[in-house]
Amino acid sequence: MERLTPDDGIFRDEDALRDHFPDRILERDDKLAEYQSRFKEVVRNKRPRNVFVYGPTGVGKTIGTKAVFQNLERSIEAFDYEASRFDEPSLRTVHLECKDLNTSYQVAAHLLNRLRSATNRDRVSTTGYPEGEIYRMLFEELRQVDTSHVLIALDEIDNIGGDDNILYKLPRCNNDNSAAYVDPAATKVGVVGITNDGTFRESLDPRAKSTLCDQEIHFPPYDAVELETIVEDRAAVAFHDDVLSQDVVPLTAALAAQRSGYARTALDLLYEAADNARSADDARVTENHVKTAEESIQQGAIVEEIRGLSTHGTLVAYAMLRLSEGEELPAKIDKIYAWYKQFAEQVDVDPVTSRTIHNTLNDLMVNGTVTSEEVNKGRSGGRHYEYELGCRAEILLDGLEGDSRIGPVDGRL
DNA sequence: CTTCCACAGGAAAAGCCGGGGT
DNA sequence: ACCCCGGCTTTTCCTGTGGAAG
Repeated sequence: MERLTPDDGIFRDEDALRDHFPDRILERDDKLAEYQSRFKEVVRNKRPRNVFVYGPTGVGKTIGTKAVFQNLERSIEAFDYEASRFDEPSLRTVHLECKDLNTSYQVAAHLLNRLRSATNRDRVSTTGYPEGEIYRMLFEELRQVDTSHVLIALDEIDNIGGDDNILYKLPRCNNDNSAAYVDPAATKVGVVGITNDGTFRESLDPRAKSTLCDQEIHFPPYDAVELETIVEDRAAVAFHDDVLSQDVVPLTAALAAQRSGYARTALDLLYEAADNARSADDARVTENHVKTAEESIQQGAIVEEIRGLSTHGTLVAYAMLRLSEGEELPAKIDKIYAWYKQFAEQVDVDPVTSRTIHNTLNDLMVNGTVTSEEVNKGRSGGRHYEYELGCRAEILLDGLEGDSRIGPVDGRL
């Protein structure tokens, strides 16, 4: 076996494509300006409003929040309050990841510890207290914080299962009719809720919703032009000079924008393409590398999707595969359904109705596993779809391989 | 221009869990 | 142990659709 060496003609620092760049956020100036403006009360030493931030992963919600908080602190530092009619606020910010905190209780306990860590006072155990006691300690701590303002960002709040207690109590603790009242004269509290689950807001308890979602900021996916700037920026660090062909970055950005609009998608794609180029000992990364990488990523997605399919979905996929082998595609749904039904009976599964299979086929079309074409033969045939395999049969086979559910199937109509 | 094919896909009802509460 | 509720899937029902045939 050949020895590995650290020499690399392509990458200067591939980590630039894999890690976050915490210090840099591009193409979000307008969004961040809008975001920051929601906190203008803070620099005026007034009560902050609560903000609800939503948008898919990897579009800058988390670093954007950190940047906004940081800039608020700087804004306060830079402003000459002595010469103004405003009192100078002081700001404490906490960014809490709720990813592994599954209950309101856990969130409250971790929040309490984060607040205490600055003053190095005793941390509390994150288990064992009565729930009410944890809240009592938390709000007591908030009252005693030595800054005029506390801004709390709860990241990935959709992970807080169970009850919405903390999401109800915390955002309204400055309201004097709140059970857990924190006098704004002592501490003004603002809560930022961050989530990538678009439906989360609707699932909130209406009381929590109205206070937490007082102000909303939506982070949309990046478009191709924005992605190009981001990829360009990272590529300058990640690669040696002149390694990327002219159109590699624009193509990467365009494909990623089409697929998801996430920065992560674009960077992964470029990494994959460049890694392939390196493995093939090519001196430069070309558009072809990008295209090949995109294709293999999409095929991987199809294989993954098929592996994750329900029993019925698997049987439909299998039916499509067999129809394709028999050169019977494209086929109408009736035919696919007939095959599906036969296989289902063979493996002793109750077949679902054709309406459901109709939906299943639509699901398979999202990833391009199958495609369809509208056919209209008027009075002699009507209007319907003809379904065709959207990927090579081997890919389907790959996804179905080893699936015990279709092991015993051996049908032919 | 009207009719009519044959299915697409929306809407609502029905069925089916899983998790709490009692 | 039992039941009830909410959320999700499946079934049932039915209207809408575009172009060829008449």
